[in-house]
Formats: sequence, C-alpha cells, structure tokens
Amino acid sequence: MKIIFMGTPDFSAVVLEKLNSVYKVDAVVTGPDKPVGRGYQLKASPLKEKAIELGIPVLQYEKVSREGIDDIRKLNPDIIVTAAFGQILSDEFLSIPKYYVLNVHASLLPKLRGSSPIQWSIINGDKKTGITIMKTVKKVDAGDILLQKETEISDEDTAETLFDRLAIIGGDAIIEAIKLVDEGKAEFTAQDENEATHCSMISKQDGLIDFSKSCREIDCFIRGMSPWPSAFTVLEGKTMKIFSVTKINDRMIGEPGTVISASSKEGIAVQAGDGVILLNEIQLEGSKRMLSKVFLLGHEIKAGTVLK
RNA sequence: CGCGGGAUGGAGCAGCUAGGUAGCUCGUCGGGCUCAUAACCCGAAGGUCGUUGGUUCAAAUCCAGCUCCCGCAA
Repeated sequence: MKIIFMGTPDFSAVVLEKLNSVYKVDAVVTGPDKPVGRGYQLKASPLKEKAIELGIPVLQYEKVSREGIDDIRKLNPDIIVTAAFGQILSDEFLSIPKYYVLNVHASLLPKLRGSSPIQWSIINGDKKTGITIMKTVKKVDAGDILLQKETEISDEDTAETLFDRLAIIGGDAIIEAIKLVDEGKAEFTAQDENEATHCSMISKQDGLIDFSKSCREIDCFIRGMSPWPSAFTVLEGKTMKIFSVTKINDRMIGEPGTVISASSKEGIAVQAGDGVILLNEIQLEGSKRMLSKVFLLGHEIKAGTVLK
C-alpha cells in the first residue's frame, strides 16, 4: 500500500501519527510555510512538523492541484488520505491514486459539512458527533461514505477536548478504512443530500458573545470556541476572553450583558437571556488567563457595568 | 524590523508621567470573638521591584540592550 497523506493543522498531525504506526505513509503534502505569530515568523504547519519528526518526506504546494500533479503521480500512490487539508482538489488530481482519495472528516456526515465541524457541533449543542471516512470529491464533503464512528458530546467538552478525542478516533477510522480497501471489502454509501447541513469557517471576530442568548446557548458557544478562537466580550474597551461559565439562577435583574455582581469571593456574575451566569475563567487582553474572582483581587468592576 | 500591553512578597494589582519611607485586595502563620465558620477583630512573617549595563549623591521610577508572558493582526 502506497499512501500519501495531505493536511495542515494539529488534527491532521495526530491522524498521521496514528495511521503511520500501522500503515507506512510514503509522503506528506501540506501548504507552504507561512508567516504567523508576532513578528511574522515563518512557520511550518503542525502536519509538516510531525512528518519531519516521523521521518516522512514532505511536499509543499500553494495549490497542489495545479503545481503538484506531476510530482504526486510519479509517486504512484494507491491511496491518498486528506484530513483538514483546506485545498480544493481538481478531478484530475482526484483520479491519480489507484484506489481512492479518502477524507477524514470530523462530523457525522451529511451533517456539518464544511470547515469547522468540531466547533459547530458543540456550539449547536449536539449530543453526539463523530468521524466520517468518505471519498473526497469535488463538492465539499459530499463524497460517498465508507464508514463512521460516533462519540458523545458531554457538557464539559470544549472544542479542545473534542478535537483531541476525534483526532484519535479519526486515526483509528482511517486505519480501518484502509484495511477494508486493502482487503477489497470497501463498500460506499451515498449521502442523503436532504439531510445535509453546512458550517462556516470560524474566525476570531465570530467569538463575540451575545448575552441575550440563553445560558445554555452561551455555555455551548464558549465551549465550542475554546480555546480557539475563543469567545470574548468587551470590558471597558478591552477585549476579555471567557473560557467557561456556570449558570447560577433564572433571575432577570438587568439588561443582558450587565454585571450583576462582582466580588473576589464569588467572581463576576452577568445577566444572560434567561438567567444569570457566573464567569469562571477569563482573560483580559495583555493579561493571563485566570479565574474571575482572582481577577477581581486586582481589578474593580462595579455592578451595573455592561459588557459590550 | 507588522501594531500594542505586561514582568513589583505565594496570587491578582497600585506605585513609574514631575527619581529619595515597598502600598492595596487575597492567601499564609499566630492570637481573639463565636456553638461554629469560608464571617468579623488584632498582630506577624514574606520582596536582590524579570535580567544586564548606563545617567545620578540617590533608580521600582529616567536611558539602552536582553529574556519571558499576553492582546491584535496573519
């Protein structure tokens, strides 16, 4: 089995490591190093770093369907695996491997096609999600399904914990999938287009909290955005990230977003759409992440202050 | 050289603009009050003010370099 693996973020790096421990991966394809972080330091994708660590050759293309076709074809792959790759593949590219181009997608398709399925499954308050292995086709995440694995979403799950779990499940799933292909037992099922839902890519500015929503919705939103890009509000002109909240009662005392009370014994309590929530972990710009009651040891917030 | 904030007892902060006694909230330890307490009262310990050098009679404070942390942006 000659396998080529394509991806970019941490999720794909974890899947690669798992897969490589069973089926040797012959080459890894990822995007070019990009200037990121303070000072615009050129940085390799997490997948590239993992590939180097595992001693797997790395190929990098801005658009692999345009620049990489000849290179990939020369490698003569049996299967190409994509996992959070982020580039759209042409029909010509998709026809390269002997068997299939398989995608590892972090949702139970046809639900949550698109870019940030893990975050959205939590934000939507879903009870379960999972991994789907399907054919990679031109239409985003619409290919025929080979297999799926489910996992429950708990009320404590954040995008981070779910990411970790799904990456491992994704690794197991792709191993299983390749085994099926290897043994000639792969059977694909078409997706029900009527059931399909899409989710958009999440960016930093999407993290602004709407306090008029219910406590449950806000809680799901915050957990789904944690730790990246992270939910936030604005306190006296400064960005304040919020990492976790707890509902404390059903009372309606002020307008949504109003600080009901703030003491170093309890923490910061804020009015939401259907009750009051206590802010647990917060982080003001320029400062560290800490419990809101610890924050109050050195900062004063008056009751009645409105967040954004 | 992308923009900006920060580093002060165990924790979170003030003090720096106009150099000269180390401050606040909390925690810790001891004592008191109390049936009791995370509550209240009294007292104590604990800091080379990130690091290096410079200016000065004198630097947490002014100047320069370095290290680390963080927000934006990407």
